[in-house]
Amino acid sequence: MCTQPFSLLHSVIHLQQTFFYKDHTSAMIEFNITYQSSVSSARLGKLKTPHGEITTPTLVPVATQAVIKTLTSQEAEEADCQILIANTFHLHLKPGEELVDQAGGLHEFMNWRHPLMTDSGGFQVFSLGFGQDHGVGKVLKQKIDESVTIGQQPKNITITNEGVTFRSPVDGQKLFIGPPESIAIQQKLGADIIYTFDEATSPVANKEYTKVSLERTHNWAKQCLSAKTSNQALFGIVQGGKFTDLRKESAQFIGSLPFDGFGIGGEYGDDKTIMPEIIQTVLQELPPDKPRHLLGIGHLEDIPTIIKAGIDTFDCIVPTHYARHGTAFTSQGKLNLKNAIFMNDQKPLDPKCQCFVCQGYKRSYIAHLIKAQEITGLKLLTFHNLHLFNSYIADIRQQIKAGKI
RNA sequence: GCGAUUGUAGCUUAAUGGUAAAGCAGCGGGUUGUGGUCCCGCCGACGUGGGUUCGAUUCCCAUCAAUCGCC
Repeated sequence: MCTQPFSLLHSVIHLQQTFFYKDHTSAMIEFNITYQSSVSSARLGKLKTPHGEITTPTLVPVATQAVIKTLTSQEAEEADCQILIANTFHLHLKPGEELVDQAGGLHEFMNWRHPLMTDSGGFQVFSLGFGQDHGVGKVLKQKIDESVTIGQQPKNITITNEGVTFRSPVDGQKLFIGPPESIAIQQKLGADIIYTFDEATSPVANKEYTKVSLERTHNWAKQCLSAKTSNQALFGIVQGGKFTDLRKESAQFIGSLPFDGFGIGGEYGDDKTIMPEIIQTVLQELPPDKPRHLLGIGHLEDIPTIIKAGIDTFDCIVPTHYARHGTAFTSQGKLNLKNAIFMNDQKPLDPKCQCFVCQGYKRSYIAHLIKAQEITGLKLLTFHNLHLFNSYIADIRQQIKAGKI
C-alpha cells in the first residue's frame, strides 16, 4: 500500500500543527513499534512513560476511583497489569483532584508505581446522559426502539458547545465540565497519559445528532490541546459512532492534530458486527507511529480482532466488573459461580491457569464465597480474571512475534 | 385446665366474600472509557375438618399448632 506518502503527509501536518500549538509542552512518553506483523495490522510495541515502560498490545484495566475494585496495587501488579486507567469525573467528585495532588499525585496516592491513564469524563456524558435515559450501554446486542436526534438533551445533564453540566450523583449539585476543566483536573491528578474531553454518543443516536456532536468534540479536542500546560501525554479521541464516513472524517481531523496518541471512543450501532470495519477505517487515517487506544472494548472474544486491526492498548471493565457479579473467564468459556452446580465442584476455575487463585482455590469454595457475599470471593475472581486476560494477551503477543497473527 | 392472640410461599410479612402481593432465600439470565450493595425472568402459599353462601383464604363452629397471661 502507499504507506510512504501517508507518513510523509502526516509528518508535514504534524510540523504545522506543532508549530501552531507551540505552547503545547512536549510529552514525556515515547512509543516504539518493535515488530509489525506481515499477516495482519497487528504490531508489538514499547510505550515508555515517566513511570516505566509497557509492552503492547495490552489491556488497560479500569481503576475508576483510583483502585482496581477489591485489589491492592500490589495485587494488580501480581496479576500482570502493566497500566491502569482512572476516571476524571469520579475522582473530581471523590476525593477531588486537590486532595490527590496534595497526596503527591495519583501514582503516590494509590501506591501504583507503573503507568497510568485518566479518562477525561467524556464517557460520563453518555453514561449519565442518553445511556441512562434509554438504559443502554455503548454496545447493543440488537436494535432497540429508541432514538437520539438533533436538539435533544438528556434528562439529567445538559450538553452545550462549551461543555457539560452534570448533576453530581454524590450530592445532586450541578457540576460543569468542559475541555479546560477536564484538562485542569487531569493535570492535578497527574497520570502519564490523559485524554481529551469528548462526547461519547449513544448507539441509538442518528446521523444528524452524531455529526453535530462530532463537530463539538473536535472543537473540544483543539481546546484541550491549548489548555494543557503539563508534560503529560495527551491522547485525542476519535468519535463518529456507527457512521463510517463520520469516523473517517473524525480520524482525519483528530489525527492531524499534534496529539501524543489517539483514543477511539463511542459506539458501534445495533450490534458489534461493524466494529472491525469502523476500527480499520479509523486506524488507516491515524499516524501509524503513534499509540492507538480503543476505549471501552475488551470482551475476550473481541481482543484478537482489535489487536489484528492494529490497536495497541484498550481498556475494559469486563474482567473486573464481571468478577464482581460472579463470572470467571476461563480457557473453556465463562463460568457463572452463582450457579448451583459449582457448590460441589472441586476443580480450580481454570485447570490451565497459573494464577495463585487457580493454584490453591477450588470452584466450590469460590462459589460459596460468592453466594455468601464475602468480598474475598470478588477479590479472587477479580484477580483470576485479570491474570487470565493478561496471559491471554501475552500469548497473542507471542503469536504475533512468531508470525502467526 | 381456663382465657386471649395468631395461623398465607423455605423465612418475614400484605391484601381480599369472586382462588392472592412483596422482600429475603432458591433457580437461571444480563452486564464492553465500572453499580461489589445493579437490572430482568422463573419457582413457590391461604394449618385441618365441617357449616353459611351461587361462590370462603376472608364469615361461623370444631379441631390442631404456636405465643402470651392466669390457675
